[in-house]
Amino acid sequence: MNTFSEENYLKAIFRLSQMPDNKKISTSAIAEALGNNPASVVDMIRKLTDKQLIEYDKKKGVKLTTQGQKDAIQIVRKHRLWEVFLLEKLEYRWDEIHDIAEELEHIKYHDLADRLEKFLGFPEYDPHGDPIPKANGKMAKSFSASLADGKVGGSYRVAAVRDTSSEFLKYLHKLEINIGTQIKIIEQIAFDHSLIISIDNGEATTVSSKFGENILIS
Amino acid sequence: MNTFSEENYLKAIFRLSQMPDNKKISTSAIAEALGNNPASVVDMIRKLTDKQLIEYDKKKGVKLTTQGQKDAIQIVRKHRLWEVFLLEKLEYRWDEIHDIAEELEHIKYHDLADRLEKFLGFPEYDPHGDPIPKANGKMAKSFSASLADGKVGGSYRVAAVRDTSSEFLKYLHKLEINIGTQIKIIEQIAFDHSLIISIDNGEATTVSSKFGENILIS
DNA sequence: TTATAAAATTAGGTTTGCCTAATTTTATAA
DNA sequence: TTATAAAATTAGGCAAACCTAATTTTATAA
Ligand SMILES: [Mn+2]
Ligand SMILES: [Mn+2]
Ligand SMILES: [Mn+2]
Ligand SMILES: [Mn+2]
Repeated sequence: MNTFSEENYLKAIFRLSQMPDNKKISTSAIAEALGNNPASVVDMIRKLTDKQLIEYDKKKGVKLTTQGQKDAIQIVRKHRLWEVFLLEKLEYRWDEIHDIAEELEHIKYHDLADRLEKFLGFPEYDPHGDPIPKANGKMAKSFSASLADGKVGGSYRVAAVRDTSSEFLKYLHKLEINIGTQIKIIEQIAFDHSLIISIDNGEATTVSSKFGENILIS
Repeated sequence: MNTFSEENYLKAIFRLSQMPDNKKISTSAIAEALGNNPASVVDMIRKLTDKQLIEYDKKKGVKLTTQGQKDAIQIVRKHRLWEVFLLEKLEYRWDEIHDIAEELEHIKYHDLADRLEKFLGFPEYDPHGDPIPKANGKMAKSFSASLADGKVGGSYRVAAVRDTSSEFLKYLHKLEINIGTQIKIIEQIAFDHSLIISIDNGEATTVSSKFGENILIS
């Protein structure tokens, strides 16, 4: 079994490997993702390599092995299931659940994820719109098109959020944007790509391009 | 905040302090309770003393301070609430829940215990019959009379189990004994205090004195 | 009381997962 | 190409939470 820390590394590496940009997963990228020092990452790369959960090539960076990928997906599965639990059953707000799930995801016990999944009614997506892996590791593809890619005049359904920080989620909360909300792009400012949008047919609101990039649409 | 390990020590000390026998809480008793080496316990006694969570007197042993007691009770509260969740919502058997709760109890987040308690409908007792402390730290008294103290001919309701090991609970499961089961003492064997009992008016079964001591009745 | 056993403590060590500072390697830009 | 910057690694260290082995203290029993 893997330690809490090993699991957090596997999950971070998995997340980086899912990025659309397809950049190599470097020591510094992992350090950045976890808020650790690169020197610490070097230690852990060695450890996970010994455990055959990753492969490391200074040219190509870090890659999960089949086993490493499996392990990572099981943690993601638990993370997302617990998030559903926290939101739907314990009535936490969606900007609060991530941190708690960050701890709950590490709890290991036979069947725990499966029972939780059943109890929650086999949810397909977590509260941030991310697909929940099934017990066999299969998962739907994440949404990847962002509002920033949308056309002026187009109307889109919020399917997921790319950034799950509580700052961003609180901002969405303030704008009354949730998964399922309909957003129409009224105008795009040429200068800085800011978007003027209408939320659920409400009045025009201006948001930054960074904002638009972090809203995923379906 | 306290670490996982500190919390486990606090909980063990709390449990020892609740024992009816009123023995002093010694280094070796704590070591025994946690399965650790006495030398390690000495380290931790020092640490918890520095943190003012316990007081240590080589004559009188370890005692929780007011703060230490408060902290310990909050962990016990979470432990027992999670046990209810695991049994009632995830449908684990009562011999499985303890180990999982042993991990869940350490998860810290604002309101978590309170939300869980509300979600579960404010249960008074955990699945082993132990009282669940309220948010303010108040808790009902534990059951203390055991079946071994019962009279021949008497009929008693199983209120709690003293031993919560999976071995004991599996044995109870096999005998179809649960919280609420009615047990009649048909005879007590003078030789070794074995008990001949009838479970829910079923046929006579013989159990050991050790067994009788671990069934608490109301 | 004194010998013996048990309990507590000390001394020193290990593993895990971090860190800083220094150094080496690799990339990039003039 | 060579200087500079960035990235990766090494070296050494630290705190937490354990451990074993040795020693000291305390209890108990002859
Ligand atoms: Mn985590
Ligand atoms: Mn999520
Ligand atoms: Mn525990
Ligand atoms: Mn219990």
